[in-house]
This record gives sequence, structure tokens and C-alpha cells, in this order.
Amino acid sequence: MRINTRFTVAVHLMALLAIARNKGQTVTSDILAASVGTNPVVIRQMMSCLKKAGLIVTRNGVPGGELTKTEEDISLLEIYQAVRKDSDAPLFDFHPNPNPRCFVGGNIEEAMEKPLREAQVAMEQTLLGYSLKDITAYIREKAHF
Amino acid sequence: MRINTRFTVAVHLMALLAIARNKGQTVTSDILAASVGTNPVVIRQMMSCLKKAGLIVTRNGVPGGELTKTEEDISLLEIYQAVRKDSDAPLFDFHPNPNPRCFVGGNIEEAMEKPLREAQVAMEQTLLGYSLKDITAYIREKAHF
DNA sequence: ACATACTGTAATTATAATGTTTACAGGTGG
DNA sequence: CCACCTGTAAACATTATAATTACAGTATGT
Repeated sequence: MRINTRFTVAVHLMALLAIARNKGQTVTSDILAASVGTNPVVIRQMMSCLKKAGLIVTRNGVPGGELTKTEEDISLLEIYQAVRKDSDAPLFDFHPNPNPRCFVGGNIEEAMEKPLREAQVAMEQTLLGYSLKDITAYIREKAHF
Repeated sequence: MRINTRFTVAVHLMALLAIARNKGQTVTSDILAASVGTNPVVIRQMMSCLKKAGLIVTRNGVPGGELTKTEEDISLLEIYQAVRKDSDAPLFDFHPNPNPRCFVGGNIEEAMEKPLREAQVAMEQTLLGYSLKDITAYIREKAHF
């Protein structure tokens, strides 16, 4: 019933990369892993997703990573989409084998298609309305720098 | 990354109960299970949730169940809330053990709180805008009755 | 050129979430 | 009282998710 942690971890990473860059520091996957509380390999996999989505650039063998855009220009939606497993799969699921000969079982999926799609879009549009800057600004204020 | 199937199954049940009632038929948990493609016990558990939420009434030993309201007056949100496992738990998850001594790890949760809550609300408000009637109307038209 | 430190990725293992089934104690109504 | 149903707990199976191991490849400083 819940969306997995990949999205919030990805935002965590992006925020850390952004703030570290401003401070002239480079953060290795080990440092990032220590901040998130997971294994460095998990971080590198996620960085790979973010890289494929064009949000960061990294170089093999070189520690750290660089945002490709300003913090204002990276929406939370982009980060969300970047690390979704099946990026095309809808948010809501149906039971895999309803009886197609039942008038409900045979039509429930298309009957619900519109509301479910709209619900997903509404959620995503909200994420589109926030940028990485909104997150880092909050953190910078809290941490006094 | 996906919401489980309980919600769509619950709507399936409610639609079937509504339509069966109009046709003067009673549907046992066996019949409902056959339509959904699962085990009767799964249906009865879900009926129990819907009953606790006040959406239907059932009687032990008596087959079927009755909606407590008209189809127009039951929103998809009510059904969604009724069958959520941890009905209070937020939609999005955080990694369980970020480093609290890191300025990002220690603040990421509250930094993201507002956008995540708003995203969830936007999704839920969309479901609130649809009723069970919207679903049954579609099915009735498709099935020509 | 070499040692050290890092990234990138595949493959394995562990853990948690989810869904299914069995079992049985009730209630109901003919 | 009997056949049929609901209500629940508990055991089991399956799948999704996260963590770890392993190792090949790249970069940089000396």
C-alpha cells in the first residue's frame, strides 16, 4: 500500500550532491551511503538511474557527481520518474485474473481507468510543482549555512 | 512502487454488490471470489474492512451484503481508505535509518514532508471526486442493462 | 608504471510485503 | 437438524524489495 523508499532516497542524494558542490566538497558513494544508512552499491545503482535520466553526470573512477541543471530546474517529479522501477507501470494495480465472463470482472479495469489515471496525474503534478531547491533551501536553513 | 490490488478489488466487490442488488440477486463470497479470481476468504476479509468502515452491512451466516448508502453517495476515496492496511501511514516511505548527524540525513524527512503530503492529498481528492455510481454506470452501459 | 581509491554492474542472498489457503467456530433458515 | 453460509485466526506460498558480495574497469597522485 506504500510507495517504496527509492524516491525519497534519490532526493536525499540529489540534495547532498547539490549542497556538497556549493561547499566545494566531493561525496563518494561511501559517504552518501553513510548518510542514507545503506550500502554504497545501492547508492551507485540509484546514481546510475539518475544519470540515465540526465539529472546528473558521473565519471567512472571519479568520486562524486554533478547536477546537470540548477536546483531550481530539477523538479521532484523528474527525480521520482528517474528511479521508478517500471517507469511506465501505473500506480494502481488490478488483480491479475478477474473472470472475463462476469459483467463486472470483464469491465472493471476500463471502468476504473479514468479515475485512477487522474489520481496518479494529480499526484505527479504536485511533485512537478516542487523543485530540489525547495528541499535544499529548507535543509540549508535548518543547518545554518 | 505500486499500490496493492486491495483497492481495485474492493471497488470490484462494491460494484458487484450494487448491481446484484438492483437485479434482486444475492452474491455469496464464493461467487464474488470467482468474479475477482481469488479465494473466498480474501473476499470475506475485505468485506470485513468495508463493514468496519460502514460502507456495507452483512450478517453472519447470511449470504451477500447490502450497501448502506446509494451508489452516488459512496466515493472511491471511502473505499480506498476502508481497505488500506495501515490507514494512517503515509503513501511515501523513507529509508529507515538515515544518519541524524548528517545535515541532510537529519533533515530530509521534514524537508520533504509538505510536498509528499500534498501529493498524497491531491491523489486522494481525485478519488473523492468519483463515486461508485461512476463505475457501475460504465459497467451497466457496457453490459447493456 | 604502479598503487590506491573509486565507479559500474551483475549476481547472490536476505528480508519484508503481499496474497493464498487451510481449518474451524460460529450463525441462518428451510 | 442439516446444508450452507459468514467470520477469523493461523499457516503457508509467492513476490517485491533491499542488502551484500564480487569483480572488472577507470582515474589520479606519486
